[in-house]
Amino acid sequence: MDALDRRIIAALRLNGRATYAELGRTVGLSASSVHERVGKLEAAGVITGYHAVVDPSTVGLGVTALVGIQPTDTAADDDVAEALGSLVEVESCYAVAGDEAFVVKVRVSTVDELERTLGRLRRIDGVARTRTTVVLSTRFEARPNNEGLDEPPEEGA
Amino acid sequence: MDALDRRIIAALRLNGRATYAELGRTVGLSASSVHERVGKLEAAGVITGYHAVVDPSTVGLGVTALVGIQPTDTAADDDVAEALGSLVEVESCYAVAGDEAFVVKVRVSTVDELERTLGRLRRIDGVARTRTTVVLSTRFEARPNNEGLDEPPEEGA
DNA sequence: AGTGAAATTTCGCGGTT
DNA sequence: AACCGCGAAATTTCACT
Repeated sequence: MDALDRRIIAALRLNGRATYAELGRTVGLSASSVHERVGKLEAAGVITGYHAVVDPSTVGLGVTALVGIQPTDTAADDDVAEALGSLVEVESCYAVAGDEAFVVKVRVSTVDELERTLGRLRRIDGVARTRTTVVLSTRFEARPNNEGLDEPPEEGA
Repeated sequence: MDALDRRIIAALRLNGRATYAELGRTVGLSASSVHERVGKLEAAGVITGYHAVVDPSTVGLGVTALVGIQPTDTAADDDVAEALGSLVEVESCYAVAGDEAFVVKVRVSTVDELERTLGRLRRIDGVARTRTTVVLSTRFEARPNNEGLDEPPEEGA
């Protein structure tokens, strides 16, 4: 992984549909070289996928909440995590330090639906209590933290 | 927005680099129709972008934390949010209900760097206190919640 | 890493229902 | 309105140097 790879990654984080030709122009490489590098980055597990991002409110998911999951004394973390994963409303799941086992991000259509989802969460075996933080607005999300890899390409060659 | 649009969106959430031809085969439409629909979805702000997802640990960002931001009495939320956004380590920022104004997700290389980042957060004007939850493992993240739009295409035509 | 070439895709446009 | 086919330009994706 060199500086060129990092520049390619940065560009693909900004625009996941950038063409190889376009990326090549950005970093100063031929399309086929970019193609090869990207293939290696994917194979190495550096790039794990490409996803369209959808405005949740436009698809009827206007309510977001962060929910801390307090486990019972006897809970098996992996089983709880799996059960959390089986709920489509649970978008992300982090195992955390502290007296909560997990923090999950939940996305639903209405507060009514949020209430129902919290019920489902509490009914999971191994879940003792939930602590819900309602999101009022998402200021920014999943922002690419491009560790200073945004210098323009060289020209002299 | 009809069922076809939702199917296209679902497919693009799974694979943001799917070609229009491929999407057309998936949903049973011509490439040009898909092209037109996707263009409209983008223009309507339903699809807000396409991003490559990178395994953070492979790019030296192995430490994740969720940080609650307690504001001072006189804090201006928008100013605080903007200041949070100026830190590259802050990947997401949610304004929340409760006695914390924001919850942010922070991604850094080491716990040392986390400590420095928390210092930067506390030094922001309008920030009274921070409450940090260290992420031990990410079980899943940014999972596409495809509201049951995954039926296969029809064949009889 | 680059070149070259064939297969594929993009994307605007006209025509159809 | 939405869909499709057409076709030129661009891109992808190889094998090869």
